Amino acid sequence: MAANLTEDFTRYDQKLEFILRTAARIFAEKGYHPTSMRDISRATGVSLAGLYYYCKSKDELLFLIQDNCFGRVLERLEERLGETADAVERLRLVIENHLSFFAANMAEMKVLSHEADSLAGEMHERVSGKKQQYTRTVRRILAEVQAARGGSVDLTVATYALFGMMNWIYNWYDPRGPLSVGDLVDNVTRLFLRGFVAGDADAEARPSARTLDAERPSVWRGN
Amino acid sequence: MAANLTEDFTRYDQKLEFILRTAARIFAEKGYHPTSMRDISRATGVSLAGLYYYCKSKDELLFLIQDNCFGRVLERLEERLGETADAVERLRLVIENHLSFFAANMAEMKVLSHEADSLAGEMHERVSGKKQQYTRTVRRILAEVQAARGGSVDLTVATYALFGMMNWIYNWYDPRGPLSVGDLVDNVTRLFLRGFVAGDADAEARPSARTLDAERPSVWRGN
DNA sequence: CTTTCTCGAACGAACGTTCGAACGGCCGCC
DNA sequence: GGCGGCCGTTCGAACGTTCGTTCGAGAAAG
Repeated sequence: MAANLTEDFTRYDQKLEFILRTAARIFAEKGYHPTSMRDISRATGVSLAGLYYYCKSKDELLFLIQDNCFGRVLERLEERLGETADAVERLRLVIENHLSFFAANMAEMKVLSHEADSLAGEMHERVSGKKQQYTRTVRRILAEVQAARGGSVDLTVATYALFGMMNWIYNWYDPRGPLSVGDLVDNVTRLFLRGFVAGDADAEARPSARTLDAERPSVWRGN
Repeated sequence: MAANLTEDFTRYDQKLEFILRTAARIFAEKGYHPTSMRDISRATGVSLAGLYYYCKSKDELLFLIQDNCFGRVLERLEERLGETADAVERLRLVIENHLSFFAANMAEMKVLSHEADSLAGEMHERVSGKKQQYTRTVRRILAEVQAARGGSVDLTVATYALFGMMNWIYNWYDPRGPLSVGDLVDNVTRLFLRGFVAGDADAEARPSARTLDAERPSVWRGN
């Protein structure tokens, strides 16, 4: 019954988490709607009826995946944002947090991005609420950057352009490919930051909070 | 029978186009898979069986929408790219073409972006082929820009970041809202171009094709 | 023995698709 | 001019399948 604890002890919780992880993988592979409960049953080894001991409905399965995933992104972000007050540095943290989490949880994040409108009613409201909170946070940080460094790009366009860049990666990026997560973060940060601020030579600065400027090949990785 | 003419004369072609437009709208609203042929029947006023006089299957309906839409984007782009040989100007044309077409055909373009993997087999290949062609074209232009102006952003990241920015707009942009298409294009162009090229003052230039930016002094250093 | 967990079997609903009959305008033939 | 036949078009009704979900019996665990 201790559902929101980070560590699970009971078999129930472990099995539920396993079902959610598996379901997320299949939802990511073939989409939420084309996936049947029988698909999930087959992939998990749990009988069709047995699934309903762990969730009330297929909708709730999607909700649990999205809500839990979004919650972790937000939690990690708030935590890291406490580290610094510098606007540009905070923006870097946003990008680093989002992309490294995305790369480390590709299936869940694809489901979160691609199936945003597949829920309805109260479940949709809950996830939408978290999304709005996230969007507002990022927008506020962008405003701070603009206040500190100037910039002529519309705030709304910039915010959604950033989300577009970041959320599109499930369409092409392979975390196991030649491009490391660090390089990805580095490039996106440079691309966006330099385009967003007024005009600034130091926009080429290194991405990480505490890395020196040496040309380091991507070693580091979040999470 | 004259299927690939731009102008339709027969009743058949007009009605097929009407069905495709309506289907695209509903696919965009509630997604391809959750939409039933009965939904399309209801929205068009054509009986359920009647729809199958105009298409072989629901899949083909989606294919016709995507293929036709993509074809028009590509056609318009190739046409416009003939206007100039300047790399930066060509990049501007790409962005202008993509976004203005997107804004003018929101439903079709959302279906094209969001339902990219909803087709299989040969139909999927056909659309995928056009997408690859489009991607390669844009990537080549970006490489030209980089060759002319410099820039330190990875070409693959830049290409997909640009597509991410542009294709994400169906998640937030309302063509009838306060932000005009021109402003949108203007902002995205500025944001991306300034972030992508090494460092360049004229990145604030006007969006339209023919601007008189002979050569502005390159004030900001690159790298 | 009680509680927690599991599943085969079945339910009604909705799905994509098909079939054969009917419609309406247009042609040539009486 | 009237008429039978043809062809492009339309649709009500139904087919077989798959869907999400439920139920009650039984196994496992404590």
